Amino acid sequence: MRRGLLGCVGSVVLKVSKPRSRYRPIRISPNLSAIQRRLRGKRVVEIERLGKRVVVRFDSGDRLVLQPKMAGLVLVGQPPNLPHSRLVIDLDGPATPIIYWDQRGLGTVQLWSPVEYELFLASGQLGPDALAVDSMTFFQRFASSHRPVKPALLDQSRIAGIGNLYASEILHRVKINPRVPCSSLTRAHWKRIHRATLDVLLTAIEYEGSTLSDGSYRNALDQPGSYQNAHRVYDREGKPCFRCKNVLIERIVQAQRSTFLCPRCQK
DNA sequence: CATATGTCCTGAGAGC
DNA sequence: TGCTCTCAGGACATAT
Repeated sequence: MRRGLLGCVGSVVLKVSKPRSRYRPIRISPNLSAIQRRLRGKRVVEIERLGKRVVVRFDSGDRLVLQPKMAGLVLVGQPPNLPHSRLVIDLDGPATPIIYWDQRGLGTVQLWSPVEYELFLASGQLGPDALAVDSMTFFQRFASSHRPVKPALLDQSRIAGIGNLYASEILHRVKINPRVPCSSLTRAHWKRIHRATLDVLLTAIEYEGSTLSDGSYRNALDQPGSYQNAHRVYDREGKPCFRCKNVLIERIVQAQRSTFLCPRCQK
């Protein structure tokens, strides 16, 4: 998503609008007119990422923070009146408009002042980014937890950026059972989990994400990603494990979320 | 404090 | 066809 917005850097906001929609409105703060007042005429100076949020920074110092959650997308240069378009930002450059689109409406859009941004960083709601820390940090931030390792990997306040499908993929790569408590894993295990996290996330980013069978995720140009073709366990229930040929991948539920694993190599 | 659970939404697919 | 049920790349508030 961040990469898809890079072409907007340097452009100036002409107009911010909210398409009318038959769906329940998403959470936007402050209200639309305040956002319009603060963004109109401002220049995009940087596109940032904060865990799973995408952040558009303006020359005013304000940041537009998009949190797409399960079914939100950032589109650039697409028709603005698609069903589920939630916010449209017209810019004066070639990469326009920016559209925040959200099928389920679970996502949020916020405009943060520099102070609000600093307060958020200081709040500890978000741990350090998975791609920005070493394996010792993984060890230090997970090993004391008694939770099963897979749900723990999703806890953004420990390490930010690991999502549900990637947690299953990471644990399969390192042959660790998703049910084992974090506290039962050694420093060496956390080294391997850290390594696998980098491998999985960086490759998934390169492949522009995973577009599941429902066509969910799309990039800024509304094109599907291809990391789903590299999944070894996620969404592969009943299919053979690539490592243990005639063993079938299982689906279990942990903390009300699907986990996929090979019952043999992740014993 | 840490961990568990319910909830917010819409839509697709399976099963009857 | 149409109904009901379950599930979905997430993270909050609230309960224990």
